[in-house]
Amino acid sequence: MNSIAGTGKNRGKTAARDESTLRAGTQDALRNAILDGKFKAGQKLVERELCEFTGASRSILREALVSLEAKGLIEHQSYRGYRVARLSARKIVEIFELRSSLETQAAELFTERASDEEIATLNEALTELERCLVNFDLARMRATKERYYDTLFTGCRNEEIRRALANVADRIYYLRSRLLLDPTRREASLEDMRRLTSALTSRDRLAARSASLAHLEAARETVLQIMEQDDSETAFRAA
Amino acid sequence: MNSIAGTGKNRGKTAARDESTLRAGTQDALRNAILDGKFKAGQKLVERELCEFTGASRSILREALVSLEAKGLIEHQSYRGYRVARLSARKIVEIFELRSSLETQAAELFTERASDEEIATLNEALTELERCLVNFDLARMRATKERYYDTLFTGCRNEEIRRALANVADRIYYLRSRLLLDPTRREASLEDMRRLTSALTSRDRLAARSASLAHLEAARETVLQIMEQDDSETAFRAA
DNA sequence: ACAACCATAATTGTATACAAAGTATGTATA
DNA sequence: TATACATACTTTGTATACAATTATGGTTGT
Repeated sequence: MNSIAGTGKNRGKTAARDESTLRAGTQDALRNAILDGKFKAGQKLVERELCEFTGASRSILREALVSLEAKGLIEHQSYRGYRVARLSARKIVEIFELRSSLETQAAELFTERASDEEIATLNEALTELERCLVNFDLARMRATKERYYDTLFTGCRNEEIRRALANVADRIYYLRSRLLLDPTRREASLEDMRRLTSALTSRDRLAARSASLAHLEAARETVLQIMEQDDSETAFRAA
Repeated sequence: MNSIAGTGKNRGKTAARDESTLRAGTQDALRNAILDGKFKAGQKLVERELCEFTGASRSILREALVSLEAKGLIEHQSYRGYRVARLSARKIVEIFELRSSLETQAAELFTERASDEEIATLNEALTELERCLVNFDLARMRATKERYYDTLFTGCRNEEIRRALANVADRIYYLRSRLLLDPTRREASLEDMRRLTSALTSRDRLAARSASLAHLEAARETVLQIMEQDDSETAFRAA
């Protein structure tokens, strides 16, 4: 149970990514716990408990918390501590608006700047996605999708856009698994990505833009539907 | 010289904005020091010296540094500490690409969501800007410009976009004063803003988009010219 | 029963000392 | 000149103490 991020003695060896500093490792451990739903949305994060959980001292833990707050993953109130950030429907709309803006831009830039190798990687990832769909390998599907987008955002040669997108991506991460549960949506999403990939491969800027946009709008609609469902079941909302 | 953010005893009284926590105050003091050029780009930031400068303890200082790093204002290397982030020409292009994407989006959303009061505020700010231009009141011009953009980004009703833009805005802050030094650019910029304001006032989405885009492209060109000048004078570049 | 009130516990905010680990620098030696 | 080593300095991490604020739970008066 203890020493998730490694203690002073064996630090950096327990964590998945061999982070160079304990702070980075602690931060990563907390981030993973949140993304995996181990700490639920709205849950209060008590410093003492997190120290036990991560094995880090309070100073380091607090630094990690500050960083996660800056990324919008947790929220802070003076003398009332941190809680896991909650996603309102409104927030989701905002995030999708930001994504619409930046991802389409990224797609456009990709058509002009990506290397042929990157385009090849994109197509390989797509093929793997199709295999995953047939085999119902959802875990691998998610990993592959990440590889796909990672290539896309690298190929657009803009670290700032990549960074801004990474920040919001973390916050809607847990929704992805929900999206993949719907078989209809799964097939539709793949069709969207086929169109996008094809446009990117032929370096057709306008087509890439519209494909990216269509994909995002469909995803947004599905997410909002899921939210509505959840709200009618367990009724907590933070408008 | 000491106690920029206030010490334990008189905290919150020295700082300009009465920040609720010492950390927020310290962070603000450091941010201002960087934006005002007190700490130059690339300069190494030694913890001990910053403690003396801000009057904060190391715990607080380090938390502030973590937060500033997350905002991209400073950079960190393991066991080598923090330095003020450097802006390469490449980075500036990236930032302007991001702004092009998000600010045009914000302008579009503004036309659909802003209140009439916000539109009025925009027009007031514009009028004040014209007065400033005549009176050569550059300090006030900058403040007014901030009010203008603040209203714009509030009116688009998207905190995520606002936040992403705020992050990059800090990093190119010091370039603004440079921009305002060129009288030709000053007049051209104001003309751009007149067009934008007019489009926003009539809630013409497409016109707002193109006006916003034109403004940004002009600004980018000027910034890059300034960068080139600087490079030929004091030659340090971090491609 | 219920509301206001107070004492106490729990939690967060701040400060500081110290140890461990890595980096940078300078010097001696081959 | 170049390499190895010693040294000082910086960063990183821990432990601890105490202050400030909030949360909790019980008591009292009505």
